[in-house]
Amino acid sequence: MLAQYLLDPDQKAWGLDRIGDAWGLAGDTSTAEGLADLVYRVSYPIDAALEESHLTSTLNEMEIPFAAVLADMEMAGIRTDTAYLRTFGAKLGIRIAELERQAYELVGTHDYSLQSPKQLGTLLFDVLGLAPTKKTKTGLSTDVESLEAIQKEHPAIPLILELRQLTKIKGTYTDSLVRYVTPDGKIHPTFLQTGTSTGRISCIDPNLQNIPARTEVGREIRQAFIPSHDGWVLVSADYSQIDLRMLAHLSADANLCNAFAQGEDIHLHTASQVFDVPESAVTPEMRKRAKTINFGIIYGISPYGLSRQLGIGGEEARQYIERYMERFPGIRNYRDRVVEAAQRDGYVKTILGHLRRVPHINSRNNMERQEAIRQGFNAVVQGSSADVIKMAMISLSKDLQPLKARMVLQVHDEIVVDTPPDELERVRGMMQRSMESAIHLSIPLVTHLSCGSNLRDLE
DNA sequence: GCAGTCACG
DNA sequence: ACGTACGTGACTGCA
Repeated sequence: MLAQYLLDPDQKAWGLDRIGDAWGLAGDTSTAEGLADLVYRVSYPIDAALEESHLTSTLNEMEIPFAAVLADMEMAGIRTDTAYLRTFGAKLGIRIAELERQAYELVGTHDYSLQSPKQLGTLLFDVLGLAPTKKTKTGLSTDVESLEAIQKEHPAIPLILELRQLTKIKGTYTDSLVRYVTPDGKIHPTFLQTGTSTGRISCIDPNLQNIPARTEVGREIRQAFIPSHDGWVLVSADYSQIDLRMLAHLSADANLCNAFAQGEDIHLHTASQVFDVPESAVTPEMRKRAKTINFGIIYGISPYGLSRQLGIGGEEARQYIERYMERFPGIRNYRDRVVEAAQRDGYVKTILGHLRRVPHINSRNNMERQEAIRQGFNAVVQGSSADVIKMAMISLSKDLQPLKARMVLQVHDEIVVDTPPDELERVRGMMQRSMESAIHLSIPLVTHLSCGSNLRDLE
C-alpha cells in the first residue's frame, strides 16, 4: 500500500521531489529504488532539524500515532441517509423556486441573475438605486452583512437573503453530499494532517467539518448523519472553551485562571470585569459583547476589528480592550512575550512545540506586521488546543481498540463516536477521561457529552 | 484560476 | 482617509 502510494506519479512522488528540493537534495523519483534512496537521504537533515527544534518526541509520540488514528477514522466513515438528503434537497428546490419567483416579481425584471454577485450588485445598486455599504476588491459587496444593512430599503432583499441561504445548503449539503456516499452507505472523507498553518486538521472530499449547525434549516442536514447500524448511537463530546482555557494556562493570568478554576460562566465573568458591574447586574447584551471580546482576544484583537464586529466606534472598542487588559494583565503580558519571542525567532511554538513561522513579524509595513502578530498569537492558542485534542484522540483510540465503537468525526474541539448501545456507557467514560486528561493543564479541561440517533438530535 | 460568498470551529 | 478580527473547504460566476 505504501509503495503504491509512493509510486503514484501524480501524487506522492511529485511531493517527494518537492521535499528533496526543499532540503537541497535531488534524486530519480521515477523508480522505487530512486524513491527509497531519496527518502533515506532526506531523512538525515529532517531528523537533525527535528532534534534542533526538540520535536522528535512530538513527531514520534503524537503525529505518527495520530496519522493512524486519522486513517482509522477515514476507514470507519459515517453512515449517511441518502434518501433523506434527496428528499430534503427536493423540498429546498421547491422553496427556492418560489423565492426566486417572488423576488423577481418584486424587483420587476428578469434581466439579472440573483445568483451572480456581480449582476445582483448591478441590480441593487444601479437599477434599483439602493445605497451600498461595503466594497470588495473589484466592486460593491452583496454579502450577508451588506444585504442585511439595506434589507428595510427594498422588500426583495429578505427574499434574496433566504434564497442565498437555501441555495448554499442545497448545493453544498444535499445534492453534492449524496455523490460521496460509497456502496457501504457511508461517507469516507479525507482528513489532512498538514492542512493548516496552526496544527489543526482539515477535511476534504467532502468537508464534514463544516456541516451546518447555526441555523434551524441548516441543522436539518445533520439528521442525515446516523449510526452505522440500527440501534447504535452517535456520541459527541466537545471541549468547553478550550481556546480560552488554553490561554489561561499558557498566560497563567490569575484572574482568568481563577474564573476557570471556579467553574465560572466565562463570558459572564468577562462582562462583569470589563463593564465593571457585579455578575448579577450583567445584561444579556453585556454578556454578548463580552463573548465577542473573548473571541477577539483569541484572534489577536485590534480596536478596529472589535469595533467592526460590535458595530461601535473605534474609541469605545479601544476602551473595552484597555479595560480587559487592565483586568487580565497576565494576558497582555503573555501576548507581549509571545510577540517578542516571535520577533527574535521568526516563529511561535505551541504547547507541544509545534512551530508556526511568522516571517512578516518584523515588517516595516504596519498592517503586514500587525497581521503577523495576530496570526502568531492565535496560532499558539489554536495550535495548542489542537495538540490537546490530538493527544485525546490517540488515547481514546487505544481505549476503543477492544470495542466495536469507532471515532467517525473530529471538528476541532469535538469528537464524534459511533457505538453499539451496550458499549455506550463505557464509551462515554472513555471520551470524557481521554479528553479531559489529554494534557495536564493548570486549570481543568471540561467536556460536554451528548448522544442520539443522528447528528442533529443529540442530548 | 481567481474572486466572492458562506458553511464550520 | 483608510483598514484586519483567527483557521479552514466547497460552490458559483466569470474572465
